[in-house]
Amino acid sequence: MGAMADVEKFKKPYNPGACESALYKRWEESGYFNPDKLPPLRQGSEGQAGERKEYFSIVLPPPNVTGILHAGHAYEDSLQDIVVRFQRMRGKAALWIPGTDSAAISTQARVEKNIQKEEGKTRHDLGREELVKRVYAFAKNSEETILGQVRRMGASLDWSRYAYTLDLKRNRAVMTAFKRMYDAGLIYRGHRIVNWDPKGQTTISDDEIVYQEEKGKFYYFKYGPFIIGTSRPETKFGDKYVVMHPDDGRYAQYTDGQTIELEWINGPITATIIKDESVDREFGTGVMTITPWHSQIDFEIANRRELDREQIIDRYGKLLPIAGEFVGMKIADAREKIVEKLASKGLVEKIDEEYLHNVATSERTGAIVEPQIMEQWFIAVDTPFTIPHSEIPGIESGSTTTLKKLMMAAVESGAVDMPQEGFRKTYFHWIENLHDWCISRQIWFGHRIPVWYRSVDDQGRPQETEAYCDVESPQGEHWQQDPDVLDTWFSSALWTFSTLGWPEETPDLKQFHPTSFMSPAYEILQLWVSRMILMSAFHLGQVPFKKVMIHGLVRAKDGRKFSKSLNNGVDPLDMIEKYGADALRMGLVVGSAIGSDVKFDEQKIKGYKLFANKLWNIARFVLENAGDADMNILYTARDAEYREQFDAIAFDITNDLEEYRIYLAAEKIYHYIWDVFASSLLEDSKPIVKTGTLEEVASRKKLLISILTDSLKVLHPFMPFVTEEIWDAMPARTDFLMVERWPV
RNA sequence: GCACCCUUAGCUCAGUUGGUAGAGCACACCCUUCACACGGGUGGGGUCGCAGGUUCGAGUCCUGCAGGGUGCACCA
Repeated sequence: MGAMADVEKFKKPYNPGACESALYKRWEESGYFNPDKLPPLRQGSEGQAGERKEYFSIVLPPPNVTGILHAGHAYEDSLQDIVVRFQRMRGKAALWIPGTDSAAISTQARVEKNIQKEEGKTRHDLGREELVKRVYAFAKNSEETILGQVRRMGASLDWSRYAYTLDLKRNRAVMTAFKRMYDAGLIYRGHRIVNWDPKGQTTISDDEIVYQEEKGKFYYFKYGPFIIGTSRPETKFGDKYVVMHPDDGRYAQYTDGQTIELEWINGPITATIIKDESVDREFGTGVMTITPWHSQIDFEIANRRELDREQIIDRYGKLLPIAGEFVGMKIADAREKIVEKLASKGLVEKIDEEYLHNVATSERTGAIVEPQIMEQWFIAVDTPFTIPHSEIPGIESGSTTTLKKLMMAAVESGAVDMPQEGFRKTYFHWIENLHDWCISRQIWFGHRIPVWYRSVDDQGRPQETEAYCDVESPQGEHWQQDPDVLDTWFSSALWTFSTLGWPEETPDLKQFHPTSFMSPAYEILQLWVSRMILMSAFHLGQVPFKKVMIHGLVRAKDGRKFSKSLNNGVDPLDMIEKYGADALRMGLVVGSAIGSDVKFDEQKIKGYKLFANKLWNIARFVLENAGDADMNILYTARDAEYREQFDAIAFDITNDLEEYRIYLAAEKIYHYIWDVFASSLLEDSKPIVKTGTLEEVASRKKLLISILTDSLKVLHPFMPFVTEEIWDAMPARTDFLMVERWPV
């Protein structure tokens, strides 16, 4: 009767705080988070004993090294851990790779701010090397925080494979990726219009822009015989082209290329008339002047028509000498003064004070983005190239294709299964509108661009500027490396395979890539998901993951976003303290269809703490009354029915999990345990174990143990801690519940 | 402007391929001796946003409308 002693702990209510950390430690020490160290399969109710032949892998979307766990992570980690634990119990060699991201721009900005505050120095005072050292140290220092918090969620991550986006192996992968794309002609350097963040002093990608609706002024100026509309008078100095639609009847008297003399801000100028179909006849007066240096659309017209372009605003948001008397002024100061001057010359027609426009601001720094023509590095998404190897249906090895086509084919063919129709459409829509991706950033913290230049030869004799791209710096003298670093999403895009050892041909890469599953937030569908598809398609001819389930945001109960300014944040760790990680996981997952937003509801989490305690007491009853069950007897007809009922539900749950209907599966096992196991089976068992016949009692004892055993297994992926803690007391226990076989 | 999503009980949400509605919380009342008061039981409550259509049958498919949200583009 060994069971008697074990029952002691069940006499007190379940206390997650007392169990969870110790359990996690034991799991970690067992090595079972590492698929290489998983025990061989024992005979289950289904499947053969032996080696684990099927592989299953997920990479953790790497949280920011300097960040803390927020509700979104808690939700995302829960989903992934449920899937990984389920697949591990199904007998697969299951791998979940942990990692962190450097989040270069925001991390560097934070460290710079600290240095400014504490030492009154700028990054230029410190120098590149010193600053990078400081940022790196800061990142490393705060790494433990986020990793400890991920552990508290119960995440069964293989820590032996931990990766950091800036570690040596990942650097090697990034350099190699750059080199190969450069050699294929898909990475190029060019003068193009980019989004310049004057505050962060760096370019940012289109996806890092946040548009904010603002009420501002819209000005109408007399420009020779025309009235032109603008919201940005400060860019008008260089405007010597006036553009209208070729079919606009109002301006039929003017011809393309015709020049006119007119009085402008700083005196008389000669303007050239351009007819271009990109002009919207309905907007303003249907006439505009163009500023190619500071506007995407103007830049495109200028390119098409080979027009001159002049820079008006410098990198700090100040006016250049072309502005004459306004030189050196900031945009905000200059604007009104310029308008005043135009007014004094009688050139202001009218001003619309109620004009609504979307101001492009930098997501990270909040600065107003200033488009600029700059020499930057780009990835060409429409340039044809020959793909040496492809496993993507519809793309033959050795065929000519483009990165855009690869991204389309990966999802269209179903190689990346993106079952959510709406998100798939968003994805295609985004790719159709995709421009070349600007990958260079003018900050110091990050992967440096592996290109070197020199304009003299080894002997110091002048020569035409020579560029050299490779993983290692070139031999010879006088080389200088490009000062820019790569967009953080460049390295993130390699994540599924850089974490598996690429560019080396590692066994990990062979076994675990493509990864099996990815569950990102819809916020990063374009930023990350599509770029992972791009990179792994190009470099491996594979998709990065076979299945992607995009999840929603975790919001406050009133539906608003969690934000610092609203001060409505919820700390998941507080919830773990109060109710346990199991309860938090269930509270986030149950009843939240993947893809729609999740409302953070403390009452719901509390409810699952009560459920953990319910299960705890079920275990107590079963162990007290059936701990000595003989498992080699036959069920009575009535008990066989109970067993079949469980099997049917477990089968259903298994299907749900296979199809990633995690929220349904979680709810089903919850209801089974509470409404059937506890309310019906247990109540029904009370009289039987007391007054039943010998046969009835024996059968019922076996049933209770059997149902408890399998309920624990099925619930384990969702609530790993309480199930494992109860498992410790099970009479037949030989190993962790975590590596038991799934009962279907 | 283009696209996508949402609208189901007081609240937060499920409802997998069409077969006449579910959960949690909240609410009302009752119950503490033997798994659990971190409990048990009973109960009230929805013309599934509106209007059409397809179908033997629609919360579920189609069209239109209204409200809410999100993404993308434009903003000269």
